[in-house]
Amino acid sequence: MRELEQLPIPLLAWYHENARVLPWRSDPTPYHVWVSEIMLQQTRVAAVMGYYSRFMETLPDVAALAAVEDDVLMKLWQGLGYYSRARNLKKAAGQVMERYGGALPASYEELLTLAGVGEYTAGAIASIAFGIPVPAVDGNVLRVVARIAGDEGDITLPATKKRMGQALQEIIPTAMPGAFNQAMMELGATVCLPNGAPLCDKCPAAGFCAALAQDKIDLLPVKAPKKARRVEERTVYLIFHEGRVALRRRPEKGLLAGLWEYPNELAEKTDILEQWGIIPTSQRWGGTGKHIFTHIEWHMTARMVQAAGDTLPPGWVWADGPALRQTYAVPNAFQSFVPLVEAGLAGAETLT
DNA sequence: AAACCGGGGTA
DNA sequence: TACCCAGGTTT
Repeated sequence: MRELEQLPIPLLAWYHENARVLPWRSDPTPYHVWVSEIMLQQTRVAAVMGYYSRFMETLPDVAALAAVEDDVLMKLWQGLGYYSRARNLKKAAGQVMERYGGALPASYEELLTLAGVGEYTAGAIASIAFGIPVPAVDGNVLRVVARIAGDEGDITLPATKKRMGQALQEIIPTAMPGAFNQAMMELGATVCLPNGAPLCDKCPAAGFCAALAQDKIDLLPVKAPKKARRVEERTVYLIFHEGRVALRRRPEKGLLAGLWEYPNELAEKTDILEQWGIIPTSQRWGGTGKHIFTHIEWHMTARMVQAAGDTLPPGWVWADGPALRQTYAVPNAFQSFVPLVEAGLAGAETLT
């Protein structure tokens, strides 16, 4: 990957002129960098902005994070996705309190031992917050390296990732590794765009980019195709009683772990209300909703139910409007049913 | 190595 | 639609 040797100086010059102003860059303490990097995993900068600011207002330091109530934490994370990130963040905060007295370790290897911190995140924190010269190889960086070096290796393979990481380790400027890593990602996010739509005329590497020279921009990076999603037809039960709606907590492991949801089942299941011990005084079909996860697609149909009594299965709760907004973290998968819920909370007489 | 884990922006 | 995003953990 000879081309990479020419990269650092023009890249850093470009970054100096084009770095975006981001909340976590104004005061890059280890805690700020850590939290922002976890939020940014598989998540765009624009989506993280609001969450980051709110998070720091509520949990300004490691000690606060380690002590936060789970429900408060999940409410702060509601809608951001990949909720295990939040749970690992709190778990790691406990590890930092116990092992290091509340201060993140200035060591790539030690950062790597924290919950939710993998090779990329350890490299990002080490370089940005502590000035340690290690690469931070994310999806942007893999794309940039693949194109500049003209590397046709499958970037989904660990071997390719390792090779590119080693190449970066050899050229990373020891004086400013954090700026270099952020510049690589910034270039990938704003110029060396995916889907064959890069802005090569604005790229500081255009003069020595192998993919550009060989007209292979639209062929790189090479990436193995992903598996198809499966579709699930589900019935979502919006169960009301005296101005409140029924919620249940999802299992602690798996999809949307620990979040709250409107009770739902595969559409093929029948007599489910009976199994739950809920006696309807009235019910009707409501609207439909669709939600696409990475590997599953939910096709949902709402069932509006007025319950005769307030008895619910163990672990379920009745939530009024304020509790729904302030207390219970409900994933965006159910967002399309909010209007139906609002209507149900306001007046159940419409259910007949 | 492959599967699992959200949600949204963009072409 | 399909792709991809400042990836990590589990199997």
